[in-house]
Amino acid sequence: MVNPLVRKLEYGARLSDEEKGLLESLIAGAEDVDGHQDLISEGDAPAHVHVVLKGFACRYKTLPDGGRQIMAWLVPGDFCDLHVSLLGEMDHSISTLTPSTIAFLPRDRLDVLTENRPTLAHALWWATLVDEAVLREWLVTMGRRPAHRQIAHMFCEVRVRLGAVGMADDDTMDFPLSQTDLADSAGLSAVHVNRVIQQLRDDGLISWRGHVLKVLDVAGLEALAGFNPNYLHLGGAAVAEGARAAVAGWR
Amino acid sequence: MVNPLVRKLEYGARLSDEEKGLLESLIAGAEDVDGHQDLISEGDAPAHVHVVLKGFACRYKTLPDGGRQIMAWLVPGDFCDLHVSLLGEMDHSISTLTPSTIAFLPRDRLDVLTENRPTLAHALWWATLVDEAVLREWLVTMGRRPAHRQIAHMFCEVRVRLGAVGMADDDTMDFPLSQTDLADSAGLSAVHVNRVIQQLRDDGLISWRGHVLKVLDVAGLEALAGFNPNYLHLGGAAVAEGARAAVAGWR
DNA sequence: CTCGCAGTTTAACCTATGTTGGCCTTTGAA
DNA sequence: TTCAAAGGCCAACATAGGTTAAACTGCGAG
Repeated sequence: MVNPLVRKLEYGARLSDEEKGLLESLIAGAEDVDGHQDLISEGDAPAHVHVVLKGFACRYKTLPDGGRQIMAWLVPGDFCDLHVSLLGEMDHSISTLTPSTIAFLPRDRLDVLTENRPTLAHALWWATLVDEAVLREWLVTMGRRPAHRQIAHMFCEVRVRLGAVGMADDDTMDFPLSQTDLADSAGLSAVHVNRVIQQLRDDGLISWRGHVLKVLDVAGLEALAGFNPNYLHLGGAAVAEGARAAVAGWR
Repeated sequence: MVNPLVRKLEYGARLSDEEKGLLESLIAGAEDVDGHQDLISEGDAPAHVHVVLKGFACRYKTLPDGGRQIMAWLVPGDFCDLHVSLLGEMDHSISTLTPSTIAFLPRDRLDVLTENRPTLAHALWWATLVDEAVLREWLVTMGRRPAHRQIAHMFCEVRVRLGAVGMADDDTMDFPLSQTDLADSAGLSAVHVNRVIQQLRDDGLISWRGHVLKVLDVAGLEALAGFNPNYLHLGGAAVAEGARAAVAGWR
């Protein structure tokens, strides 16, 4: 299987075989990590760049009262801390949600790569900007969609994102979060998430047992969520090429 | 007065006098724009880069049911669409909230600048990453803070952000949003925002009449909000220098 | 000066979601 | 095979915040 990082970045730029090879070699030294392990903590200035290759990780913050808000899911192909580190000090933490395989890239090797490979540099910034777009959509979702539409929206999104890296065949995917994790992502209580999930099941929209999520009625779920995938910017490298032509000085 | 763009970017990189001059000349052709005017709409691929010099603008999305969610406030010194356009097509809209002065930068001039001026390029990416950090904090705030803490948090943030560009002397600032705008930003109803505001006034934390917001009790408001300004990354260019040294290949 | 509009304030009522606490099921370790 | 822990489920109850609608205020246009 082509590795998910390459698959994802191909949506952001037209990569040559050589560039794909460079990416492959970069993530060669991946490690398995248990679930619920912090990879980076708020206040750190991390030495490595992390890429998720298997499993789920997340960005989160903890509030004074102990509450946790998950701000992003990091799925295979996603960087955890690619450019954030430009800010000096992390303003949030990153941890695995499930047992995962994580690549630890030495930052200096990545730097050399981006200096010499503008297309790769472009792809990496594209990935960061997509992260931001997802964040914006989550904000909209939390602010203006009722709980059932919100959860439906998150399922729609994860289906597309996992599908984009070849991990959602037949609308079925490994979705290993607990309902509590989902609640911390949605800004809801675990009890209410449970109510909503059961409603979605009763309506024949999804099935979710163990770690397997299956979207039974894609159109129905997307209609409920008001889902428009444009913000994921998966139109493909052709679209990105157009943008690149329009923007000469992106590196 | 030094223009707000330069003031802001100096937090992101140590700019030479020449670089500051370049920025100044870049925004020379600013225009006045009425309130509630779209600068860019979802679906556009904008030709200019916009910078707010005076007034307030915002990023927002509109939902099928007509609801509006504001995802960011754009205050003097902020770019509206600096790097987003790398994604090809806007996934959200940008409009003024009040009569504003907006600089329209020709993208190619900006491109030339960033190609030849790594420090400037760094400062611009820094600004984009700070935008993302603010977005993350808004998400936390919406998900896990009750309404009064949330509104308090927004006031704390705007006080620091306006202060950073010299527009909040003595904890007093021009804050020209309506309560409805605030509600659309917070994901609350206008009625409830009104309730909360009055509570904050009664508690002696703020005064807000006309367009003038005054934070009467900074410590009290920040304690209520659980405000920690680290996510604004205004530690200054010294901090950014450190990050820059650690990250050779950021341009 | 006054008219009209946009924004604010109030009140009454409603509902989505939170909380608590208990029980049930699954899983994996011993 | 059993047990403990984690996660899922459920019901009763509490409340933060939404909705509607009406009055009030201040301000800008004419």
